[in-house]
Amino acid sequence: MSAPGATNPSATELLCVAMGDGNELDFEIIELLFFAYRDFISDPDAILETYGFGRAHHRVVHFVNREPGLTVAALLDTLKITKQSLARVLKQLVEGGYIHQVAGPEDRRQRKLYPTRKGRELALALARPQSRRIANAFSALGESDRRAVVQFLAGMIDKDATGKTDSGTTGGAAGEASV
Amino acid sequence: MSAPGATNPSATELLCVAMGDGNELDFEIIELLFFAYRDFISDPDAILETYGFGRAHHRVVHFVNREPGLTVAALLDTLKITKQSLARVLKQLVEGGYIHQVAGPEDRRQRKLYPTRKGRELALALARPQSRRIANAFSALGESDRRAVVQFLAGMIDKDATGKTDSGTTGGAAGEASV
DNA sequence: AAAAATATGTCAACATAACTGACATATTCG
DNA sequence: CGAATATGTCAGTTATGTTGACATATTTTT
Repeated sequence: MSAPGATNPSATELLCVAMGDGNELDFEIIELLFFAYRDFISDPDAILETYGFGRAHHRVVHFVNREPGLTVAALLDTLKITKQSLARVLKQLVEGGYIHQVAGPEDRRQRKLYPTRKGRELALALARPQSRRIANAFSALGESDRRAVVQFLAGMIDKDATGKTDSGTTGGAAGEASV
Repeated sequence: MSAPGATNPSATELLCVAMGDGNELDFEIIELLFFAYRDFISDPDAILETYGFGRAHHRVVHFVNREPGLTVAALLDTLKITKQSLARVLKQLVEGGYIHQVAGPEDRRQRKLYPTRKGRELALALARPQSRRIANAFSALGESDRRAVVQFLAGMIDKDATGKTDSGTTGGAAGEASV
């Protein structure tokens, strides 16, 4: 284990005071968001595991159910991932009978995505515990406080409409989030 | 492209109505949390990329700075990941001179983690844009509304102390404390 | 009608960050 | 001493993201 008891070079300047003392930065909210989100996605994660699915499937099934007839391009734009990333999970969901693809009526190049009954049920099953958690967190709050929460969350979201969809070959940044 | 125009079996029952219509589930907050969190972490992500680091490094450097002297076990419990997962990023942070390990004064098996000046600066640089985003979202809210947001986020967090720490072979004792 | 652009799909290779399992080592405790 | 604990590490797997290159169907433009 290479005895790091000796690894304290008195010249290296170790900081022993907690970050946040005398600082203006909002560490409280930063950490609350981290823990809240972590637990928020833990509910559907447990359900997904029984299906052999992951968070990526959750996001796809969620948005397709929220907006049936969504095109692949629109979904890519919402999720901000590459089509290659989407392809893998979408294929599984289509083959598993959760989602169907239908050629666009106007533009037949498009693939419009629709949930099946089974897909709708999965999406609802995943949303239920999350909704329950939200209701629980809301239970102590009044109507005006709840509106404040909505306003706050909306204010945290980037407004710039830098849709990125896909580009030529592909396109991408970096990300992983989760619903 | 295997013309899926014919893949609409009229017996498969596709749902064309958006999930959420006439439903009690709180889809608005579910989606706000998704987008808010995604954008919230996009800020530090961009900075981390210039260091060749990822989100895992962010979390480690953050909590070590927030609680200097944290032991490895405590950090694992906070992050709820395995020691093998932590090992990789912690090693890079130690070798890069962002974090130092010091044998515990009482229990010399422990490795207490301290940020260096460099590590503190990284943590602050990562927290800054997040704090700015929060301040921006808060700017329209009054003191009582801000308290409501804190209360809401806290209410979203699991209170049960079912830590999971490790599993491998080692210290996976039964009962653990929590954050 | 031919050419270009668009929407989608797909193959291949790779990176990150999580996981499990097994084992090593130092230290503390009974 | 021997068991438990705290940490580290090797090896292999999985999930999800990435880039690059190319194929195919369809629509739009010239």
